[in-house]
Amino acid sequence: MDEMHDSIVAAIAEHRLAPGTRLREERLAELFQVSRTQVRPVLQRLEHEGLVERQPRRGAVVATPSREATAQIFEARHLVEPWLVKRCCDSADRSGLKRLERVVNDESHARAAGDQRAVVRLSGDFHRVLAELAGNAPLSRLMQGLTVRTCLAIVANRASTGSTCREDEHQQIVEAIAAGDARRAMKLMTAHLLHIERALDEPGPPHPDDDLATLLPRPARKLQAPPP
Amino acid sequence: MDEMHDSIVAAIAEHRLAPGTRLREERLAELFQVSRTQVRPVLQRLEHEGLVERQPRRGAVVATPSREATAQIFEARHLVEPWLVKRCCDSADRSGLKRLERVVNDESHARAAGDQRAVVRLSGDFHRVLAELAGNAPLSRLMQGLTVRTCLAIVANRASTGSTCREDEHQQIVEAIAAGDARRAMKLMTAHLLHIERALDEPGPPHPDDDLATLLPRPARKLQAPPP
DNA sequence: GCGGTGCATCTTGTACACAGGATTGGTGCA
DNA sequence: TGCACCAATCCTGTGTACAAGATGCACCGC
Repeated sequence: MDEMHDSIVAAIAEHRLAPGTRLREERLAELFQVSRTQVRPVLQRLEHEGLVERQPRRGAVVATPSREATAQIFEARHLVEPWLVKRCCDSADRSGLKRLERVVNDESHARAAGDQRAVVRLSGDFHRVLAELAGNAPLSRLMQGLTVRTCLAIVANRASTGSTCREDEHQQIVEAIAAGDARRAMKLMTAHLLHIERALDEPGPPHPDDDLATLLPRPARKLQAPPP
Repeated sequence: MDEMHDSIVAAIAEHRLAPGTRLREERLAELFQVSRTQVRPVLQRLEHEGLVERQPRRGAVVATPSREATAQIFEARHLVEPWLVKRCCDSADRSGLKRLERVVNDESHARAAGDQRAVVRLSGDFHRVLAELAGNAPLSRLMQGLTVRTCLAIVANRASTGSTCREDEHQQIVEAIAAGDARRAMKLMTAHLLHIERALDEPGPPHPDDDLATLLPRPARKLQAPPP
């Protein structure tokens, strides 16, 4: 059931599924019109990817990266991503660059249109496509997990999504890659990661719907979109 | 069933389970005295770790890393492991160093005793402990997979295990870490990886039991030790 | 003798039912 | 009024049974 997996990952990447949300097997089963049997491997996979946490007899919840875990995620990204852009500079083909440019373009349009969900998803896609283009499967897999977990860390830290993704940094990185300027591309990537990380440390302004209903303990949010 | 997982991983790390070996669910179930239900998540996890390959309706076999995959594994290790030793240099505590030294010692003893299985297992343990000491969970996880897959690559390439692990390289790396000499430790690690990788390209001398029976297609090897 | 087809067997995929632990709500007692 | 205990319910863990696909073998035709 790859469809279910991708659907849940996308929901996390778009900040629709918040950290701490319970994922009940039967609920997922009926949502995706399958039996519980098919749900369990998906949850196991998500657990392995660090996206959900499971406790025996207590079910699965969307992971809430601790401060420590978040630091480690960024530590790993600081090591891997500059290397990825360097690889892309060395071996980027036309079609790969085109893919990157399209993602950056879409992101820019989404930003202009105010579609925040698309922005965060495409922002992550940028890093995932980059990892794919570098042509190293183990590192690409690692990055797939790290980027989505970064989304969780952002939400868990209540950072304003606006402040976490600067307008044109992705654009600049793509340009550096296209120019074959590895040094500059790596520097830009390192700076970009630092900006994201720093934004995490300074929680953004309270969100518009930041009221008691969201702050107080309450029954776990359902998978469906919350009522308007 | 962590026990089953660790047992299979250990068997792969010690070159007891060869690439291509079929892992039938029912067989594993009876070996570990559990039902198939418990076997399936373990196989799924092993698949996710890149240690077994599964095809729909065709079951699981121990993975056989392709030349391409092997290159990517080493590429990733070349990026990550020097960073790991650097981290260890910066933040190594007494107990961590002790752990490393014990592994190296055990490895040396096993080598002296001619216990090849223990040598390859401990040789891998060295890298895994190193990754753990660096204190980064995502990278440690990655290395856990990469080291065991390296074992598979060695067997798949029929490299002589003797030539893949030089006597005292681990020892020297530990000494450099103990001395806090990050530069030297990183250099040693890079050289060490190059040596392993190079040994892979030059297949070792034919193994003693390297006869038709092992070379020709035949029924998949059973999990139990082959009859003497 | 060789190749192809059909059958038997084996193995995985899936559903379902039941058991056991966890949580929640209610009730009774201090 | 507050706390503790108990019961009902919910949810996950696990085994088992059945279905469906793949493999291997044998038989038949050319």
